[in-house]
Amino acid sequence: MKKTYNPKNLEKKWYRFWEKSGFFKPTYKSKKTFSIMIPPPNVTGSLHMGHGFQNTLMDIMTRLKRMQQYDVLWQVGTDHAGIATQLVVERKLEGEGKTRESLGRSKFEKEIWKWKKYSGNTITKQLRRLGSSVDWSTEKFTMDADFSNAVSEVFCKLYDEGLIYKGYRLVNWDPSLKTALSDLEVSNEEESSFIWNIKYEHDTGHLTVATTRPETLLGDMAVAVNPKDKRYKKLIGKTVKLPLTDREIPVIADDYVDMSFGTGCLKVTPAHDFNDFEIGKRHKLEFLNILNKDGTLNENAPRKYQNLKMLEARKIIIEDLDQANLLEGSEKHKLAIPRGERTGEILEPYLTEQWYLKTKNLAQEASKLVRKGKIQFVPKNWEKTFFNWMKDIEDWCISRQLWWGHRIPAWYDENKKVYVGKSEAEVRKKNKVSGTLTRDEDVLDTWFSSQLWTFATLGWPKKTKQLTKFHPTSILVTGFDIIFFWVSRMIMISQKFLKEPPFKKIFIHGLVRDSEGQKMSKSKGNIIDPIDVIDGIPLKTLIAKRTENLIVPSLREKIERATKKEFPSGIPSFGTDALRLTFASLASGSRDINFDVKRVEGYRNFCNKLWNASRFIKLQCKGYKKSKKLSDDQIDKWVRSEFNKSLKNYVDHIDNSRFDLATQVLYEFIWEKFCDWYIEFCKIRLNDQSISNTEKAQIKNSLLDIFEKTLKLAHPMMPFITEEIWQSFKETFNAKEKSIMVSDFPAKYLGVSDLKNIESLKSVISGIRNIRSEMLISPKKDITIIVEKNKTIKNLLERNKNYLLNLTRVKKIDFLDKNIPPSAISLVGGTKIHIPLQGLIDPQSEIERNQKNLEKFNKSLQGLKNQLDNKKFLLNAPRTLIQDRKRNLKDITQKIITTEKHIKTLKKLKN
RNA sequence: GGGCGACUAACUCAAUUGGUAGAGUGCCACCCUUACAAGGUGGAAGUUACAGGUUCAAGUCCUGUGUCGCCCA
Repeated sequence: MKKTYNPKNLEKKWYRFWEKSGFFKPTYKSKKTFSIMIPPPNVTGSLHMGHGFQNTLMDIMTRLKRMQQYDVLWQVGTDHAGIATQLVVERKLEGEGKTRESLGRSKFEKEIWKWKKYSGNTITKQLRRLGSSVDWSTEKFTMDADFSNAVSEVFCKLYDEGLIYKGYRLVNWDPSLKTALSDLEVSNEEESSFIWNIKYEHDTGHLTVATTRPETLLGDMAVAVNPKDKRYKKLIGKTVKLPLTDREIPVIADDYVDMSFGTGCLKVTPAHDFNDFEIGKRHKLEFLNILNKDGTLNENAPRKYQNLKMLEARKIIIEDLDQANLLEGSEKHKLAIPRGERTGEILEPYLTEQWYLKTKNLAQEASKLVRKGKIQFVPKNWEKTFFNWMKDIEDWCISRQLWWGHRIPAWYDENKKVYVGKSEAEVRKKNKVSGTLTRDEDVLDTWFSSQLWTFATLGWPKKTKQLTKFHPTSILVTGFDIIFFWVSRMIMISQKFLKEPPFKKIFIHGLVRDSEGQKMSKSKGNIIDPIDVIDGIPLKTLIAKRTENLIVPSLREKIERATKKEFPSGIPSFGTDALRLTFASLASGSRDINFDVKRVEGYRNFCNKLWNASRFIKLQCKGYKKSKKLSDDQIDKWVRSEFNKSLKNYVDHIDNSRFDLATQVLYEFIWEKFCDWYIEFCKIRLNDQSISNTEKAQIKNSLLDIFEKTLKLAHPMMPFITEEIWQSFKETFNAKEKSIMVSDFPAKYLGVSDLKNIESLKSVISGIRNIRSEMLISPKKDITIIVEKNKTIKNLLERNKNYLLNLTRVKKIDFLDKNIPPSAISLVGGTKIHIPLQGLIDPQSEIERNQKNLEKFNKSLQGLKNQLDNKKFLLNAPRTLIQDRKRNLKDITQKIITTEKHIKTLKKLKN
């Protein structure tokens, strides 16, 4: 074994071994089940820190449950991600001088499949690097035939029930993609612009209309004022001349108008503004569409402006208004601009016919599930976000004018009559149609299909054994950013079609940000690729990676500087296990996760610690094979009792999704209990000539036994290193299983109780070490200690003399009551441990050390006194607490007396 | 405008139903002791953003203020 742990190579090796051996598949042997669905990543995407984080947590649970003999399914797969994928392929075609229109729909679809095949497995390959123990044999893609079938099934049933309908109304339109988007795909960001005051003339003068979108005036159908507004009362019912056109439009009264905003006159453009649309409906105005699908002005605009983009038109219209003396000026104004989430394009409210899903009732049912506790949010406060969204939910626009996705299963005859069914044949048969049928051109919103993820992956609508066994799934792990998009829709649709929740628990985790809390993004140049943390990356490559294909090239220098500062020598290779531990340690339930590479280093060191512990054990147990008889020495009992405590806490924390606490428990057990003390104790015993070989064999058995259990304990968190070590110990452990990952999770040790005497022994050792270190006694120097005649301590120390000698270099222990020479002292419980000064220690520094301690003692004494002198405290506080405090008071008082006396003696000695 | 969250050691984060603040990294001192210098031993470091309140007791509960962030309109 190498002196330092080197994860390279061995990780891939073990992953291949697990996968080939079929360990990731469910066994169908156990009644206890655990199932979890991967939130399907975008098929052409690549792994980012969020994925790494999320999959680590899922893998920890999955591996633990598997070892606890649950029948485990971790369903894996990818999402076709309509818009994102189409965009990528269009951009690629653009490079070849082609467009999707020039190719035509079917060729374009082929291009996407080609692309999917080429790049689509990047992310699944990367998942393997994380160690994710997903069942690859049932991998799903949302565009797979059976999945598509499930999508159609759902669509048709919802349509038949009248929950899906076609509606002609305003949608959020992305002119660059030429598709409708749902409300959720719109991001409103405040941007600075202007507000323009425009004159609308009438017989006796003019009105002034304030608007942020002057170009839409071409579609104005009225000017609205508040009926209470005295300024305009006379004009209601009259008409005004619409500037730049030859149209006259009415002045109408509507309560919606805010008298105090602008001039109190509102131009009404029913076909291009959501509020105006409502006003238009109320006043039966015409809906004049002035836009083409690509966002340019259409034939309903005056010829001059036709085919101009909105922003170009705005410029010219402002000029023209100014020329015509119809512009009364403008002022700066901040307003929310709706932009497409994916494209960043300004969205236009646009009148089209789309498919909608009625959501009110579905949402109510879904809320009920959560309210009843059938689904549990962790942390609980996310329920609130969920309920708010469910309360205000609007019908969902599910059609998209894209070429990549599930084609809507609807056909039209020559009279545009619509028929919905799973196939053309079915439609014809059911409706007895024989003429020409044309299929709907549109596809479904990606989330419409991914909402079926928990059950369509299991074979629904067929009643498969997977479905019966693994649905509802045990837990969903996902980020809060898609509670609306995905989580709530899964709940609605699963309840609707399966009459059960899609999952029993939902763990909402935070967003992974950089160490300064900034969102990781290409443009900020602060992205960390999890694979780079695993494998390491030189500074040069990292900078190159972060600055290639920048949209704003001027950022290059800034990014380069920041990267150099944060990673002066790149990122070293830390290995997967270290990264996983880091992710786990950050999973505390907070909503921002600031990822600091420094923490990975700490866990890399931890891996190395475990590695070296195993090297030590290997050295000791060379050629040895474990047998059953364990040593029942107090040391062994002590470590078993520590193990039991850690085991329980660890499992509890994982079950409660507190991976951070679980990590800490594991870390502390391995490092502080197992390595710092137990191994040290074992080392001394195994080197002790006075201990018989039979006894040593039992010690080895104990050591090996707890070591194997410890590896198993750690396996869910750090699968690779534990497998590597376990395999190399397989013979020594006398283990039968093929892999640690399919072995039994350890049960607690029986017949161990808390062992206080070992804690006392540790205190004596620490006390002596403290004096040695503070008094600058060379570690090589042998010392003598003197202990007062106290039976318990005497027994303890006599029995463990060997440990003292080795761990503190105490050569000799004297037990005396009188004639103790001037010494430095350490207080263990009520007993003083003396280290004679003679030639070793300067009395003055011993005085100072004790004065420092005294200060601390006095401080806590004061606190305790304050409490115990307070009658109300004695009256109200729990009795155990009072007893605790009283004991503390007694102890501390004793310590103070002893220390003061000690200082006095030393001072006398000095004089 | 409505809602949610964060603020704890220099940095990244913890702190169970309120019971007197802990890790890792970094820092200081000593030590290359044959598992481990990616290490050992010991140590320093906090007015828990601020101001009030409730309570015997507040990082934790309540009210307000500040700073930062997110979501919705």
